[in-house]
Amino acid sequence: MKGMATIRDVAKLAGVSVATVSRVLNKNGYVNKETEQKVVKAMQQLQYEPNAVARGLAGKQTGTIALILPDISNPFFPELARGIEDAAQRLGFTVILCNSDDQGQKEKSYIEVLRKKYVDGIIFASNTLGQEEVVQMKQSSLPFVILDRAVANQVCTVIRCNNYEGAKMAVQHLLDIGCQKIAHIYGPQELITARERLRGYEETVKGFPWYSPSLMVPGSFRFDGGLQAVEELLRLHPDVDGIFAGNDLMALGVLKGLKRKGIAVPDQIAVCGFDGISLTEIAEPELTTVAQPIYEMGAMAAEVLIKKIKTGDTNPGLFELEVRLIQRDSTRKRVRG
Amino acid sequence: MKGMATIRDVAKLAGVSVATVSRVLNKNGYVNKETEQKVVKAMQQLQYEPNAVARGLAGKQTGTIALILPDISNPFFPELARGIEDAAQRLGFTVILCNSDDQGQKEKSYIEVLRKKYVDGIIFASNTLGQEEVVQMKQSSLPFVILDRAVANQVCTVIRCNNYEGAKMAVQHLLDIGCQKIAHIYGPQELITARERLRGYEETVKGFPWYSPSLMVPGSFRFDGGLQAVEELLRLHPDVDGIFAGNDLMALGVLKGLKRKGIAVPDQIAVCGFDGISLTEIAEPELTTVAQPIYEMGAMAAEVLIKKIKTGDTNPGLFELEVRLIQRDSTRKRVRG
DNA sequence: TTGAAAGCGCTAACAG
DNA sequence: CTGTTAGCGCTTTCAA
Repeated sequence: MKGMATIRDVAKLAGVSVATVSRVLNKNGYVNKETEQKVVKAMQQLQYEPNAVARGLAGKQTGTIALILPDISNPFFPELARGIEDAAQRLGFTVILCNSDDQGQKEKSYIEVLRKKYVDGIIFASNTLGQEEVVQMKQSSLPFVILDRAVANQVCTVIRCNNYEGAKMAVQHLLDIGCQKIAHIYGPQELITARERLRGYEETVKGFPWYSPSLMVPGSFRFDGGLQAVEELLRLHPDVDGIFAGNDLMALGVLKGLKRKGIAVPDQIAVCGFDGISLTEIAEPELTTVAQPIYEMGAMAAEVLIKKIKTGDTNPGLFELEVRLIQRDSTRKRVRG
Repeated sequence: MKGMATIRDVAKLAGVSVATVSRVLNKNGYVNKETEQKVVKAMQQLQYEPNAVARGLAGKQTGTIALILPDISNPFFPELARGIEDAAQRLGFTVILCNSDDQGQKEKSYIEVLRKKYVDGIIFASNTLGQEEVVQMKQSSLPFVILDRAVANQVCTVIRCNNYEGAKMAVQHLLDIGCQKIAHIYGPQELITARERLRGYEETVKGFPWYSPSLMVPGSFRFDGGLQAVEELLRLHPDVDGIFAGNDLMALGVLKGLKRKGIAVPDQIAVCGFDGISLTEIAEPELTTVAQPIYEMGAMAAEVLIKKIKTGDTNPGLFELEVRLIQRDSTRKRVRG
């Protein structure tokens, strides 16, 4: 922060006014080619770097967006965050990281801080955003997009995957490999993703004679949730031979639980997850999953948000990405095609 | 950003000058109790919120720190980031996330951007910070701390764990459970952590008759690195019965590699990792590891940095945290005590 | 204790 | 095409 040259220094050295310097800086307004050359040269000589804070104050744009997510430690989010940060960086933006732990209170307090800091927009990958907050956000004219969560009314811009179709793919896959009784461990029903996946499961299996509502047991979208849920599930239905877990983390918990019980995967029970986090490749056996393009979702969220920021576009929109089934050992039975 | 009240509005409503409002805002300078009351009341009435950008421009402090790390997708970093963000948030700071991919170029360009944005300080968890950059950083008077990486000269403030002792613990543990020939897969030797762990291994085993330099094989600190290294290792030394991997990710790769070869862990080969990332509990078998207090390291880094920012302290310092061995199934042999 | 006023560094009318 | 000037909202001397 020593003698950082200012726009005024540049102006003086180039023999022009600060306005002109500002113009070449922002490439707006008319400016003579020669004058521009002089200014550019002066900038180089002084190693001038525009002060982003001053710009922010004057122009109300800081080149900063915020990412509010529940917890960066949850393995789903780092890849998402990476996609966001990469895209943001590419477009000249910087990303502020906020962990909300899904507490509305924390989220609100973040929003307040972020607003004071003139962040240009917010990406919500957090769950708690309630109806009221959404309304408030919309009013505040602070651009935002919602990742992988939907709000009641379609008034927002949402980026997500087709969870319903993905769930159907998962269940169909289990049927295809010959499962005769498939259970589902579902996530928190406040989350649209969890609801959609549950719906996909139910729609696919409800015609079967073995179908029973008790085949759907609740989990928490966490490792422990899967571990516990599988216990309960096997108590109720010792004869299940296929489990579709609502997300990968729970599926990993399921694998662990089955391992402890000495149940072979996939031969006795096949397991399929959802999300496509990288842990699925590290797990043993490697986990079949319905993969979301997590990184791409993040990148798209950032791109969409930044476009909104730049254009002032305020319309809602839905960006839905495709999922794809990745078969691995957890559904690769030794006996059959 | 509608009619956000400004300090002037408050001043007017309270019937005082902006200077006075500023004083009560910052709790500095003298201000009459009664006057203060009036001001506070006016603030409340107007729901006044100070503008952080304006403050930044005027005071050169933005309440923002940056975290530069190689890649948030690497499972070691999310927990670290969480520790940092939590501490920062507690202390009223906001965190900018930067992925450098260990490319010096990216790192430099981030530093430049961050400086323009008046970030108050930087946490480096990245590897590439070269001697020159460090010198430059020191000159620029921008406070910074280095996490888990050390630079040649002890001129910086560094937060890290005792990697050397940790490595000795790991190897000693393998000896204790009866291993007769222990190998080490080491990480990139540019990293002090990797070097220290290698040193800890070597010092502990070099007195044994079975010791051989070829028992130390290089890995990359990534999953694949472990997977490949174990291949080579077993080619050279089919009779190893204990492997100390330089970090958990490589240890997981080792587990995978051994699984593919049909080698039983821990009965034929025991495996120990280093770091204590949460994946070690998800792995199968669960991985014994020398756990660093990752979250705490992050929190401490943020705290130390923010203290530097607030006090202007510019002295170097070394903060070393303790590691601890967590024994799990990957070193729990069935036959022996 | 308080206020006036000069910035912080840049943007954006508005004149020329 | 270019310069002047008034802010953006807050901090901080310097006087009073």
